[in-house]
Amino acid sequence: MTLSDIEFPTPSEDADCRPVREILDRIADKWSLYIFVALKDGPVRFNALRRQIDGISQRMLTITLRQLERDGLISRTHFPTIPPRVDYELTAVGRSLLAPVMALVTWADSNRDVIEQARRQHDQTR
Amino acid sequence: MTLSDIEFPTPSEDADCRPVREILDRIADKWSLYIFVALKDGPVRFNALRRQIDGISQRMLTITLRQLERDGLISRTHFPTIPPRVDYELTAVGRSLLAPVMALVTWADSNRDVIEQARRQHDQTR
DNA sequence: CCGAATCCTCTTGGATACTG
DNA sequence: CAGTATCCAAGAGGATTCGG
Repeated sequence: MTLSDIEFPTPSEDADCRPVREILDRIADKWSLYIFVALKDGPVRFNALRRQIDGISQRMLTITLRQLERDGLISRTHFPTIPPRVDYELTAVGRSLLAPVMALVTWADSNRDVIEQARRQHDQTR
Repeated sequence: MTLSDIEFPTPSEDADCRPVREILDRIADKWSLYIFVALKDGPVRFNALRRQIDGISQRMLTITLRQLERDGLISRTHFPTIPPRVDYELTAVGRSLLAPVMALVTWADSNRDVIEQARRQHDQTR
């Protein structure tokens, strides 16, 4: 499949399009991207994730991890030690998503100056 | 720059990281992605965009277009005809973002079956 | 046709306190 | 350490109405 095969919604393809939107909406929520990046080098424990992702609350970390687990993108390993330990890790499918995600992150990093300048220019023009 | 150069937040890099997050949050909002895809083949008029992006309200289309314009990712051309006509188009910077975005869309399209199966399996297990 | 403005709803998400 | 439960505020976003 090539990029040009992906056509958004001529009405007839609309039904096919919905699952894709569901997936994109999940990926594009507030925290999923950052969890992905945080897990890119291997398993990470719950509180380590929490420290690594600046500003995320315990609640949202839990919720987002559960959703990603449900989608089969990350796996959860519970060690019944005392104190308990839980590792989160990308699955094979999750790792296959890492390339596009990192491409986005790389783009954002490369273009932040351009964008900030565009904003300043826009704000002072009006 | 390679992918491995992008490290998320060792505390010392935290300040550098914030602009990147701002940009990602913009890209990853509910509608920006779809506007990008809709504009990938050239200029599109306001109401054509509205029809093309299923479910978007006039309000959110306007707001999202304004934000993307402020970031220098799309341009707006107003033809003072009657009735008026306004074309939206990706800028050069915007087009450079198209590749990573389409990679994501392609991934979502290729993996929707896998994800839906993972969801069903997860939901029936518990 | 292309919006701006208002109103109102519902989701998102933070703060806090409590369990195993 | 790794959660769960509850409460509450802020903002996203839809519906509708009006203007150029």
